[in-house]
Amino acid sequence: MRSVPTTPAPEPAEPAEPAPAAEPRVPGRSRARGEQTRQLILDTALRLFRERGFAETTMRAIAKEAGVAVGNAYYYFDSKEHLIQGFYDRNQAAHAAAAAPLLASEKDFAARLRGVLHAGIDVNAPYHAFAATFFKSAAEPTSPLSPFSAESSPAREAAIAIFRDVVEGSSVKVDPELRRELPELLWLGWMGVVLFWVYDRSPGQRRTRRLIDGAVPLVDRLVHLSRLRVLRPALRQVLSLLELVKAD
Amino acid sequence: MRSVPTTPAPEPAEPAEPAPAAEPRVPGRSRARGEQTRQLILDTALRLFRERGFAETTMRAIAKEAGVAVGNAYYYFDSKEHLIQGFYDRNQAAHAAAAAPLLASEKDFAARLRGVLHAGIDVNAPYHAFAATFFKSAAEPTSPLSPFSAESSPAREAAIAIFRDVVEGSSVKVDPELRRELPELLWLGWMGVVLFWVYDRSPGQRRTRRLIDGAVPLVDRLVHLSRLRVLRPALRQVLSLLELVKAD
DNA sequence: CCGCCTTCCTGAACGTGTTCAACTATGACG
DNA sequence: CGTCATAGTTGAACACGTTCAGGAAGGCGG
Repeated sequence: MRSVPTTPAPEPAEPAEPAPAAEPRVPGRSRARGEQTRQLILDTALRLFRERGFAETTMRAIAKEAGVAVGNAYYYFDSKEHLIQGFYDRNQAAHAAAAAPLLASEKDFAARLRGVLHAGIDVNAPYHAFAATFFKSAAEPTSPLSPFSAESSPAREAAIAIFRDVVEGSSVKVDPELRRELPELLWLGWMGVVLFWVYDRSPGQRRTRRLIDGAVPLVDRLVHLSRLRVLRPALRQVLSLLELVKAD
Repeated sequence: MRSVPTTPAPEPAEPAEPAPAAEPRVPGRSRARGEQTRQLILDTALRLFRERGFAETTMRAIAKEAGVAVGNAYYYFDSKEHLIQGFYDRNQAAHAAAAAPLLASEKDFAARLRGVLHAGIDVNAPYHAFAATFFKSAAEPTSPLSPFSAESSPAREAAIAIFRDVVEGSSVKVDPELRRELPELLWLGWMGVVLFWVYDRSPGQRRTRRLIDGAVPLVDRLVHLSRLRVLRPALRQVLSLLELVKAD
């Protein structure tokens, strides 16, 4: 033990930390005492998921490895599946970061799209085995992990923003009405690629790479064709169907 | 009594059953003694799934309701999720049956497709709440319940057969190469509709109905456009991408 | 120093899906 | 009828995710 036990030390008793810096220090919720524990649990969980797989990692193992009680994990995370949301957010940020350099330099639409898609697969590649299992959770419509859920809304918006950048930062000429819908459509296509990737059991997931390389020129061609007069009605039909289906 | 007890009776000794009729009677696996139990368990399970939901129905409840031990259910079904395969098969057959009358009379491609899609939703409608949960299982790529798995291959082939009928029984004129691939493509589209339906929380799943009504004319138009010269290269591109992606 | 509140943390206990060694029924063979 | 193998059946036991009543920690007002 250190210092006097009889008097309340006037200093906040910060032992030897390198200054907590810009911590807002909310009255009710004081400093990030537990935030550290939260991160510890999350880090441990994601590491074990990667090492052993999702189903094979028990909550007891996570708690033991992190040096806390099993109930403590449930103080910070509602369920085992909620631990995945952390993975989700991290990879979303990593995807944006990985795509940034290309989006800053390249101007060609197809090249931008292709780069973003491959970057997304690159970022997720280490987690392919794990993703297949966790996808099970994300697929349930009622789950907060669903990419369409309200809880995922921030992550979804961030993802769509990448594709908005793909479109708006490019020199491509598109039908203006399509241009407005394109980012969301591309994101939906990206979800399809992810779905394919999750199911892709080929070595190194090369089928997914092929799919991207084959689909991008196709999308590029279709986007260019969108200004063709013969296809006007068909395009209108597609767009109005989108509206119809999104409503309610 | 009749005949000598010391000699093996020449007749096979069939007590008092009302003639088992055309039962093949395989040597190793004799009559369907346990097949009855199997059906009892499956019926009970599906009923409880419908009444209470999938997650809320415990294996113990199924066993108790069926009047058997819990272990007995596992003698016939590898897991709780495997009970779903039964649901899967039954609805597949119901879909084919529901679509049959229309496919026998209607000749117009769009009408045939539309009818088949709506029939599929009709058949599955009573199970919408339950399907959302069970979809979680089907989504896992490694699961035998996945529509792409080897175990689901018979059901998948049967489903594709419906769409082959849609194409071949219609008077539509299509690019011959596309015509060959069309059934599988339509099945894939149907999987997409099901995916949408599972996520559809609108009252009566009317958004799914709208999607079908909107998408069918679109597909019809695209199929007709497939013979247009300007679109030949694009079509070739789509088809070769399909080949590329299906390989390995 | 003393209560007192909130945040943080604990581990036993509950209900679940699943397994398994043991038991019973059934029919085939001599 | 006796014997034996196989199909069918049992329920206790296991490991898991999750819950919960309660305890510790750390500040805050007196």
